[in-house]
Amino acid sequence: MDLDDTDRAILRELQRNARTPYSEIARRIDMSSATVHDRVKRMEEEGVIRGYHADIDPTAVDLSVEAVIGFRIEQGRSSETLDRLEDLEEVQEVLLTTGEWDALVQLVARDTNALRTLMFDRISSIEGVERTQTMVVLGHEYDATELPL
Amino acid sequence: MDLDDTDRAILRELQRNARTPYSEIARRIDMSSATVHDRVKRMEEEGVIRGYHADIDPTAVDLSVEAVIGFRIEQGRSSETLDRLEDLEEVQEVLLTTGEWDALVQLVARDTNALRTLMFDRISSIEGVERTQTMVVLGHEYDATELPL
DNA sequence: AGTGAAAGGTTAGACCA
DNA sequence: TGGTCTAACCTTTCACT
Repeated sequence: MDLDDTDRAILRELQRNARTPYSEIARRIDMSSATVHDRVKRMEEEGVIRGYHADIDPTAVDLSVEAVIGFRIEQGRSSETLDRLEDLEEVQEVLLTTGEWDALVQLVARDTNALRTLMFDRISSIEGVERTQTMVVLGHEYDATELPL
Repeated sequence: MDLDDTDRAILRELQRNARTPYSEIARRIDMSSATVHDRVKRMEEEGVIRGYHADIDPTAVDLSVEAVIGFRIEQGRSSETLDRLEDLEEVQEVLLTTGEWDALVQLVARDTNALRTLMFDRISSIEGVERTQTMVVLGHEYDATELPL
């Protein structure tokens, strides 16, 4: 599962544009496309490449509100409580963190009204939540689409 | 720029797997591949589809530490200050938020030592930062790869 | 807006060095 | 590992609906 420079070069191309043909990647890194193909398959099997996803503008699909919610969760119930959160389709990411919050949850919603319903009806009824703080996202100042390789 | 059900069906497929052949998508949604092609191109041009990215496991590329840092920034200097943050290649996302922090910054680092250097040498020297709080990410409890369409 | 067909390009698998 | 070959498949364009 150790990656060499060729592997990293392939990953760089697929991070930039996951639909780049292997033949094109092969040209750029000066290898045969069979080699690119083999290495991609290997990295997929090893779990280095977890998938390929289209990056969709949320506002284009009527998801214009975003928020990050900090959660303080009662001792010893974090797994049940977090499971409830993951069930919500609006939830995009649940991070376990050190510091002020036990978990940071990033989510999207149709509008502020939908966010309100989500917070007051569907999240507030989850057991084991001690305290939350909602930070509404005013904008994405920067979004990396690639890890530094 | 209004999307119909066919557009959304295509987006769903490309979110799940951005390398799915158009011909395969066409089969699934019962349209010709020429139609899928036309619609994908249209959505790319409209900015609905922002790109296609390989999802790489950070630990596989020696990025084993992750953190979210909350920033309180001095009045009227946010743009210069945020620009400095975006210059750091470890920074993955900069969100402007309401509430306790002006910005939440998500970043990756090789190890805790690299995180320390990043925080104490490269971030602490940025002007306009009033206060920060670092939340180290202990794990990803959940990562959505798709928006709810 | 959607289709079928055709040319050209790409992929995946077997096999070789 | 990396490369070559090849059949099957995919993409893209275009004339037509």
